[in-house]
Amino acid sequence: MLLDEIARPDDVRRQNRRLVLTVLRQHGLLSRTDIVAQTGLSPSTVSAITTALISEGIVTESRDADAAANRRGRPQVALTLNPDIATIATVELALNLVHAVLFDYKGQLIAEEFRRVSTLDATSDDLIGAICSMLDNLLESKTSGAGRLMHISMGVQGVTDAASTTMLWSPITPDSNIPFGEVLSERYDVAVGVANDCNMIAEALRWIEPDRYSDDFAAILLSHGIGMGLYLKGKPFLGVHSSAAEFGHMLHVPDGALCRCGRHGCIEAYASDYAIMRKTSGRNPKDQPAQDVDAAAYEAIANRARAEDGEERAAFRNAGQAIGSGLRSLFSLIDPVPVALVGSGAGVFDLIEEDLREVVYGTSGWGAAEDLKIRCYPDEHPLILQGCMMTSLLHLDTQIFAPRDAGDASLKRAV
Amino acid sequence: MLLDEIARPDDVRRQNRRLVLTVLRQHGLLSRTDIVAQTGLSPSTVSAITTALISEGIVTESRDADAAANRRGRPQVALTLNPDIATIATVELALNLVHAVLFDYKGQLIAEEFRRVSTLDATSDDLIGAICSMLDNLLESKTSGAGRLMHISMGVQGVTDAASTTMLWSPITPDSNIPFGEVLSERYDVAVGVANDCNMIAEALRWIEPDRYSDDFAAILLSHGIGMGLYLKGKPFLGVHSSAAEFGHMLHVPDGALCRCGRHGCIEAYASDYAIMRKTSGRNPKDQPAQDVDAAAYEAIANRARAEDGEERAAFRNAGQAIGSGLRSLFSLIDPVPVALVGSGAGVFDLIEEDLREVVYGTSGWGAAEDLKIRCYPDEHPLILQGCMMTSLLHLDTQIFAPRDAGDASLKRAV
DNA sequence: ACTATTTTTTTCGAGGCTCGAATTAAAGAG
DNA sequence: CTCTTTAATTCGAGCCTCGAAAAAAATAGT
Repeated sequence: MLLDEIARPDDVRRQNRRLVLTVLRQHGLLSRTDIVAQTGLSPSTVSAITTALISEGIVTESRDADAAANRRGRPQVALTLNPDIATIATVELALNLVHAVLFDYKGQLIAEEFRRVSTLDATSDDLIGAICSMLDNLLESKTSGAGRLMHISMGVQGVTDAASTTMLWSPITPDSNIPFGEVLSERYDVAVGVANDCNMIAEALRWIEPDRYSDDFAAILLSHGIGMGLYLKGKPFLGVHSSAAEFGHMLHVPDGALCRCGRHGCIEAYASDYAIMRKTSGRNPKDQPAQDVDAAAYEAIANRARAEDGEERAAFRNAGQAIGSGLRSLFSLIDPVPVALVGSGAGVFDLIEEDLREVVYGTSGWGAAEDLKIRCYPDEHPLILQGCMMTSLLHLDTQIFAPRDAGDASLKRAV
Repeated sequence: MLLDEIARPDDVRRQNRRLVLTVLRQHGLLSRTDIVAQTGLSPSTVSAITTALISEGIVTESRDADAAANRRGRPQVALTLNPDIATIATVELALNLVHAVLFDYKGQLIAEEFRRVSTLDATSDDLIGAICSMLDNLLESKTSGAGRLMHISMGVQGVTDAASTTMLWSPITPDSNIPFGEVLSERYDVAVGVANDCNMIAEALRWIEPDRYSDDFAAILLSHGIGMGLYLKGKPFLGVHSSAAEFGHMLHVPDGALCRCGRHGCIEAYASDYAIMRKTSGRNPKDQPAQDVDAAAYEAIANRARAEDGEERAAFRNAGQAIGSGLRSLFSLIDPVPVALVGSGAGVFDLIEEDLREVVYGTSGWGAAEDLKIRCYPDEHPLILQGCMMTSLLHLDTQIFAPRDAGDASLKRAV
């Protein structure tokens, strides 16, 4: 509820419905009494809300799993989200790879497809065509019992707009301003969200390790590019026009190494895989970097850096300094928060950690180096997938509540 | 209303009361019909809310100023905030200066006092003593007709905690962790907010130039230190633990010049007045900088920089680069926003502008230099004052609504 | 001077919502 | 087969907003 917005009596019901759905999604299986305890709502209200949700098919009574049997009084009847009320789709768009998955409303995988696409020379129509054909396949294979498609969540490696409809720019494909949101929304008649993959990673981490990543934390993706997903006060932090906190393009060295974005001195120009490759191949830091980096070659360089103190090790140390410099500035703005390092760069954390910490905390003052909480997740793909899924499901949870009378069938195209 | 919080029917009334008070504060004088138009509430609701507000003394009918007389039907009766329902106090704490002011609920000045205090060698008790004695004086001088003191807003040059009760650290005084909020709250039995002066400046700018500074903008204070007040999506951006976006302590040069905060390479260590003085006096960048800079000496250096291309001009160019480097990184995180430059540094903008713009936009790529909207406000004090005042008044507007039945008298100590 | 017109504001009933208290439902315990 | 215990629903009171109708307070016209 925004500060200068008008409130109506039924907004109250909407908010409380959302609350019930939220705890139901968090805990999976909950009796009405449990919901009362979790939410603080009165039993009467919970009763009213759950009967409505059940009659709309959003929630079902799951009497079978009566685990808590042998107790005295009337047994609780467990409620759960009805998996068959809706289907959602996720699409991950990465370098040379498209991954599309269908999930039910409880977040269980229905079907998936991987497809290799040469994204570097794919037009926007190629990409859209590939995505649509994959989604068509999946939707066709789906058994008829499942719910209808109600949301699509895309996680792309690139910059998206704040409205989450368009991919403004991406390193993995030449075209820019690709309106994935509009196209898919038109074709499948559902709401679509297009987000940066780092934001999806952050969303996933919240669900995987809620204790560590709750209200305030940062997920930094170190792979072909460098991005960041940031949560502040429990909400994703989005830019004003574009969607992402472009950590990789904070300034590290004025007029420094050439970045893929066309500017000079970005963190990414020192810490991404292409930056490492450029440096260790003895080329000029202002040379155009490679567009695609071979994972095996990168790993070989990392191993050489581990083996001996040569230019390879120096390159990784530079990367650590660049990331540390960015973190130091970031923490000046928002105070230190837990950091998750994700992607191939997380696999070489041993090579960058020391320099990174030294730059973040300098040699004196303001907090000790051990305050910096970092955890590494070398494989980003499962996180992106789960983040997309949760984004879609949460969208449904906070969208279905709206038309209390008309039931489930009404869905807005708006994202 | 937070996402996972329970909603009750009377929350609706609270929200709508707040809405009415907000438009009333924005427009000053409004009939009930005007309020209907401004808020979108129904006439019945506006009537209910306004009669309640009037009966509680928060709003009054101002029949005298019937400017819109000669019209056909029943004349509108203008409503306005009742200035006498409350008094608020502001305290600005700056280097060697304390400024305390009393305002009424409409924001009209009642009384004020300036006092010179040697803050650099004042203990926390000295500061608290000075502030309390000034407030006591002002409250005593106040005519008995005015309302009782209901909020105090402090704007301090220093870092405050996120709860706005404590000044964690400040360059202008040796003591740290001074609990101004608790002490004043205890002594005067009112809610107290302690905030960084930059946030107050930002708040003031929103009211002075709402067209330019609305949802997203940054106010950067360049004086003895460098701070920033940032608004994103219409809300002040606060850190997680401390209150401010510490723009001045973003990293400019790793292991660079010594900053007053004890670390090395902060933007402030290149762009603040003490940094300019240190540089132009030929001292080592890692020397401890001066604690207090004479305004006349600073101005003299600026004039020498304007006159000839020597080390003075170079110092200001370095400052421009440092600020530009910070802006470039900031804009990577949040997209470019309008910037207000405030304080003594804004008076020498001619000396730093060129380098600043060049660093922000590099020599190529991503947007042109003219996109960067900067306006200068050399005198920060009126802005800090107005910001404190508005902060207090808005606090009342969104606090008084709560106890709908008990009327005006109930006030919570919580900030 | 008096009625008609116009505009503002209030009043009143309908329809939501939450909540507490009482009631009904559905088990195990004795 | 009754008693006890716990879960869930029902019902009335008290909020809230809103639309329609009524009341209030002025000007315009004859």
